[in-house]
Amino acid sequence: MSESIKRAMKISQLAKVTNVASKTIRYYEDIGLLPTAYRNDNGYREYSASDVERLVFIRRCRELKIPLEQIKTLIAVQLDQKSSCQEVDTLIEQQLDKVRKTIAELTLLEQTLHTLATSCPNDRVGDCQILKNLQQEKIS
Amino acid sequence: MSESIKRAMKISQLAKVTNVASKTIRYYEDIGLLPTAYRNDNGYREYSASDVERLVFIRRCRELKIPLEQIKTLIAVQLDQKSSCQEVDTLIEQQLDKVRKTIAELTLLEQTLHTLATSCPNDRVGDCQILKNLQQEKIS
DNA sequence: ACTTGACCTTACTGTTACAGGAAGGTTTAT
DNA sequence: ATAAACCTTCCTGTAACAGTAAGGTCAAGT
Repeated sequence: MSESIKRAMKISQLAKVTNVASKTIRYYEDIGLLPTAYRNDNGYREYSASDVERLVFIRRCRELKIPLEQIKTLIAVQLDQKSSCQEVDTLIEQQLDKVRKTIAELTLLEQTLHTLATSCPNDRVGDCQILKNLQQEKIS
Repeated sequence: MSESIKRAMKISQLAKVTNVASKTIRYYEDIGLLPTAYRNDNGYREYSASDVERLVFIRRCRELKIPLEQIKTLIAVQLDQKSSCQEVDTLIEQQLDKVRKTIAELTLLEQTLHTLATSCPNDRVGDCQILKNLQQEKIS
């Protein structure tokens, strides 16, 4: 009775231990990211330890901004013991590339916005250098 | 006759000179970012030089990732000659802040992904360190 | 006159990863 | 008995468009 091993828990329990909203858990089941949950007599979903593991895995992937579709792939690879983890490598590399590209883009953007933000010493809209700059094709 | 000043142009012309898709132009009109276009006899939209200016302004703002709702605000300020450009300043500053925060987040993400990407020397999924790491609450 | 191709129109669907809310059933505590 | 706190499904909304369908228009060529 004093055991902390939960053999079955309801959705809000799972939500709490994994830090994923109940709403999101149902959504993941809808799109097939989580297996169809077992239902008890009253129709409530019931979860076990393996669901916790799976969901923590998904949450970690989401923290890394890995799209749900790719998480599906990762789970499939994971379940297929005879597959190589080359696919996992590649996927993570691609994700890293994407993040780096986005950082590069945003860094340029930051420059432009900074230039823009410091370009207007005026007070009246008619003279606003920011607005004038935005009217040009490129910011000089 | 040899004047290059277009008094009227159709949507695909406007699209070409501003580098904004026709589809997008119609969408902007739908949501009230562009004024309701004048229609000629056959029901086609007709545009003039001021529409070009407006649309270039919007496109520049979008390049800076300013949300459409905020672009609406900028245009309103712009049209109200008695307003101060303080609001413009603030908006650009906020946008800059947002970009900087995103860069900071993505830089952390990059670190984590890099650590993860280089963590697995194995070939078989069963031993894959990446997958094991993703199963943990935090990556060590 | 007729057809072909390049335009134009509206309207509906799909994208991503959920969040909010309605309407109703169940369980638990007082 | 009743109220709080759960659970369920289903529908809508988000941001900023892109794709597609179904149909009208216009200019050029045969």
